[in-house]
Amino acid sequence: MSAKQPTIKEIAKRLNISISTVSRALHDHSSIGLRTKTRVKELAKELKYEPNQAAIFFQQRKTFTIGVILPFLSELFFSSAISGIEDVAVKSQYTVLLGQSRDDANREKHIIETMKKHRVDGIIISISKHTTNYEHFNRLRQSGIPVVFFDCIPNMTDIHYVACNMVSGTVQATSFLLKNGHRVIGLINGPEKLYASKQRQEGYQIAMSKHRLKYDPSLIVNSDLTKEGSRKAVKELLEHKRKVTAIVTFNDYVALDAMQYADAQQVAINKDVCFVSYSNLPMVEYLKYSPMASVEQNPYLQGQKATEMLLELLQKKEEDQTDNSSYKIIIDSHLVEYKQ
Amino acid sequence: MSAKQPTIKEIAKRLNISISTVSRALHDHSSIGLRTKTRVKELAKELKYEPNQAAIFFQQRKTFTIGVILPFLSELFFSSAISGIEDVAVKSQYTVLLGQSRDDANREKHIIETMKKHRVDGIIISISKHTTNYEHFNRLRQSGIPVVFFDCIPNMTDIHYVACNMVSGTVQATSFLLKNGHRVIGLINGPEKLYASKQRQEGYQIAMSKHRLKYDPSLIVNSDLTKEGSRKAVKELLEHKRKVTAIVTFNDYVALDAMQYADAQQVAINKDVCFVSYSNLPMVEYLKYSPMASVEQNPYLQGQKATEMLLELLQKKEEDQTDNSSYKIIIDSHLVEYKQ
DNA sequence: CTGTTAGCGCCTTCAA
DNA sequence: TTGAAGGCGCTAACAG
Repeated sequence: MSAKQPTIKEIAKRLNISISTVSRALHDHSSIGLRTKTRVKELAKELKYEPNQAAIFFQQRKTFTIGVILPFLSELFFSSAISGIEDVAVKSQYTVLLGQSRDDANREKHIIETMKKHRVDGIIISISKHTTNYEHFNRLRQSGIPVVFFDCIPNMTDIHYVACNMVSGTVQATSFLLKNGHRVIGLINGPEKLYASKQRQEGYQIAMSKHRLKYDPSLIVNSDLTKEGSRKAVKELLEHKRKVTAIVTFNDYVALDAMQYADAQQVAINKDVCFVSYSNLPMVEYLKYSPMASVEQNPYLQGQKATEMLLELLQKKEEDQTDNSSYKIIIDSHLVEYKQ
Repeated sequence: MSAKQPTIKEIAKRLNISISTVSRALHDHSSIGLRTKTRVKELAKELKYEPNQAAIFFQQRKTFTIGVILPFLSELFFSSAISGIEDVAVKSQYTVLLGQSRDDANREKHIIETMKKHRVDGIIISISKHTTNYEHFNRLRQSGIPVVFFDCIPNMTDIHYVACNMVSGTVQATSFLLKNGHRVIGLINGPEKLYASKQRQEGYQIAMSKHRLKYDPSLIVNSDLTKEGSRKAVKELLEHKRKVTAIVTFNDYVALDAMQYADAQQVAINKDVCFVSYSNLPMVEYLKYSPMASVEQNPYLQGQKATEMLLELLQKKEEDQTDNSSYKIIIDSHLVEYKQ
């Protein structure tokens, strides 16, 4: 069955011309006689010739492949992001090599090794929540593989990244609640170490001080982002000595668990306690309870931007422009209010 | 910055030995002196030598890459499937090259071309709903690239595939409703051409005849799987001259839209009309309305099985076992009943 | 306009 | 135990 693929060598032999002539004819090189060109192209079609990219990649030291490493594909944020990545990549003839870290630092490291072996041209990554050692990223830099971080970004200097400014979104979210008369507002944040958590806290504090309210640290609790963690967190807020009337949650998934728990405690969702969240999940319209508003993080756009940035870096690299500046794109998050 | 990667040639030169000796030393070839071996290995480590897989791939005509083509990553079914695929692939040192067809036949074709160019070792694909021309699959076969279909499978002979037996699940789903006393049961099916639709219809008919009820074709309506299509479909059933008391929907997304429409028409969900569906979405617990039961299709398992099958085919191919049999795995679907 | 040659990095006979 | 040489498929100088 699988007859082995024809090569330009084969074509050359059959046509009694040299290999390079065939190569040039196939590439519409200017200095090739029309006659030979047509003959070559016809035979190529007849033989169903297809250039062996593996050989070309090898020869050109370029694979037209970009590695994409994400924690979980099952989260809509990431599947949207990868759509954006893929769209831009495909348009530029690149392909996407995929890896799921599952928020496991070792797995992440292993994936990076594999991608390095596969000689991907560049990498786009949202790092795992448990990655604390950044050595493998440094090694990537040493091997000259450009990396664009997005979403979850390591605390390193001189890196390229696309991020979403969660501060502005959080200010909007908190202000939204303040404008609606709430004064005691809880924040269910993610793990403390996360930059994303710090940003949310910062936004929260900014909004508070803008409204000349003093910041009460006990109103900020952390969830480990598991169902149980979120339930514990909301419990703490509901039992807070001050009467919490509104809660900002780290993301929609946390919000769902928190609201579910609150509901079970006979708390009237968005009446006794109002919820505002992040992610803007499309499932909202079908949900039993949805937050009153959610901060859109534009994952698709982030994916696009990250890819564009990476492609630009690759371009620069090819042109050998030693450019040591680090690229940053900050996308603004914004609040989306839902109709009740 | 990016100093170019060292090669075995480089190592050989520095050590004043031949390239092949280095190659053998690195591979722990039996006939290499311990001294040279250690020297080579040490220098390799020092230089941070890493074999250039692109070269090896080229040389071995194998990329350790499998192409995975799916309609939408954003559907949980597919993101689960790809998790299964990736898990198995990673364990066998393979990498996943990703492509989203977005249910667009042209895009699908284009992706396949790209993957062929990239010389993927094999392909796993759930074909787009709008793919009617199967020529590109035949061409894949001609180029000797093994393909394993899963989920959405083309109507071709002699293909390898992993599928979910939707007939059994549908029989269970319909029987579940019949046992609960329903007699006039509607089916919102997908596009007629789809094999998945045919299977559902078959299961529906089997269940009916098992219960000695006669089959009424007007109770089966089709949705194009858009929100509008599903709303139209459920409208037709709700206005049916016979009083429809239960509806089986093509999948959970269809169910959501159908239930939403029904609710707006003052129909009491799962009281006036009961819903049963497919997919078993994990979001169920947070939904306003959920079907009473859903047919689990085990996407993760399907992904695993498909990958195992593909790896086996690759193995066979390597060992040059000309085996023309076509592999099929049918996974049983089963009904999951939800607590109300 | 076309052919010749060298080489990308690695593995693998064949010789020594 | 080691070295030399060839070749995977293709591109790109360098010659004609």
